[in-house]
Amino acid sequence: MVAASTLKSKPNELANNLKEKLIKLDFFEDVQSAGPGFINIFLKRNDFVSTINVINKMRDSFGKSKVGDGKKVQIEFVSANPTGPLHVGHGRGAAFGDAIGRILEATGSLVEKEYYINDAGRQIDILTTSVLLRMIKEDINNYFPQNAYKGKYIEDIANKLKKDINLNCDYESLTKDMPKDPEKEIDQIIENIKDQDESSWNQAKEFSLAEMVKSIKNDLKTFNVDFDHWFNESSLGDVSDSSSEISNSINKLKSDGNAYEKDGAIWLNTDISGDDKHRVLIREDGRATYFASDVAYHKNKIDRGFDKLVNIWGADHHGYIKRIEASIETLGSSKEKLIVKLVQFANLFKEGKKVKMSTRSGEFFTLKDLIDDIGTDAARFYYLSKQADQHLDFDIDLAKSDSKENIFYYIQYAHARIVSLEEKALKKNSKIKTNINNIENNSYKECDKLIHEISKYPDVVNKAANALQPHLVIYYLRDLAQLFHSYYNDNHVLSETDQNIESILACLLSVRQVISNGLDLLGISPIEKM
RNA sequence: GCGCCUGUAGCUCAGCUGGAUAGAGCAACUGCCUUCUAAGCAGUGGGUCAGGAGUUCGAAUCUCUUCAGGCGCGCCA
Repeated sequence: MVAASTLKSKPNELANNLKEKLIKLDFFEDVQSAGPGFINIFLKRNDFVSTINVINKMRDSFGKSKVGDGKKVQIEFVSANPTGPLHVGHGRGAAFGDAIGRILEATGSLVEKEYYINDAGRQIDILTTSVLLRMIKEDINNYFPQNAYKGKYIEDIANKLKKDINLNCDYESLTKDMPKDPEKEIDQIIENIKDQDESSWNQAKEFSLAEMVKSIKNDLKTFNVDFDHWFNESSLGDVSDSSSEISNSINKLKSDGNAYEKDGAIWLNTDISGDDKHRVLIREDGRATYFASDVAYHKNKIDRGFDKLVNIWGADHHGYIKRIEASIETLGSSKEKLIVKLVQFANLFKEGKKVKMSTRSGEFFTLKDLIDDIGTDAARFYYLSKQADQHLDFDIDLAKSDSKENIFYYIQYAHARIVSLEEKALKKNSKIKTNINNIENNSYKECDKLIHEISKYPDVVNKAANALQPHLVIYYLRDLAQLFHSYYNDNHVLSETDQNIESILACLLSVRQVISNGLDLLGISPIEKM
């Protein structure tokens, strides 16, 4: 059909001509032209069925490939500020990044998963302040600075810290004569504590940060997400240190003429990426912006020699892409190396109602809450069930329900049924093996649809890798499970002859293998018994 | 105002590097458990693929445009 216009011929005439030639080849059973110019090729039954043997021999490696060509790919994801527990929004990024990592690895890339810890800057100061204030003030209902964190986790850290330090300040003196602006208020309190008891401040800061990172690591571990590398923003150093990485990046940009001084600040010229305006790297008051750290961080990543950098960001950061691309280009690399995947927010629904997220008050549904409620595997599954750059309505009740609507269990059920069938077959006759005995047998031909479907699997994995879309695997597994359940209902395997059972089992075990392999790409364990 | 994402069956969503009669689940209706797990299966009804224009042999898919919804546009992070 593609050739039709260049050959100035009608697609279906071309198809007919081609068909006559193809049919003469002896490795095809039959060739038919159809519709507006399609050519349907029928494989010889022997070759078609032999897919099963391939799968049962390859096992875990069926579907894996080397198309990634050993390219070094770094995936940076989650990277949530260590100022509070991971919430359900982070969960989506975590599930997505981890699945992308698994899929790229399966297709032959060398993957490194990294978490960027924002352990420098004002956010951590606010965390420290919140902990210290909480430590010296029991009752936070009457008055507590608006911008301080108030969650239970702050109280927990404060209680632990109490054993080690004795803050040499009192609450009233720290918070008297406060500016009305909540931003300025919290900054003032930070200054006050530093002035009054610097050593406690430093100790509290280190401790609070360590506690938060520990809790984040724990949550991610529970969520079956492993990072290869944790990168501290603080390791990039400070602009006050002229030999730090952050200073080096900025100096290079300046000496190349890509950064300049204006209104007392240092700006990056971002014209190259078509960004709206130039961006500030160093503020008027001499402090670096968050962006400056990010520029140095991306330079660091590039210097580490990755072929591809995949950044997984919340969709609200999309306006940030162009300025990072500009920094990569102006630092002498290619923005083509950077792939930013945006993850839209997930709305949680429970009992038909949207679960409210109130970060300010500290009352929110955390990732840990979700895992405790529905389990790691179901949570990962539903996070991945929709394209990442689209809004996700996450229905908690559905994820727990025992109906067909719950695709997670629908797929797992297929897997469990096959496991159980194999057990029963072996109980019936312990000598049962998996051999393809008679492929022309009618009861065996019922398996054809299944064989056809599992033979598509490697292609699905490649597509998911190219598009960075794990959800393709989910929809494929659902279709495969559906075909299996249908087969299972229509055919009573164990009443067949032993010889037929061996053949059928060979097919069904390869179906089981594909389900298991597919789930593995998503970081989900198959269920053996339900 | 500018940028990004989205609009497909009553509902939740697949399909989008153009290709055969647009698919699945739920909901509605009808059947299937003395036999391997009914968390299952089979069937019926349900569509101007938001509207319009264009490119093409061919458009849900590409381009333009209108409408509707979400998000982002700091010397915040």
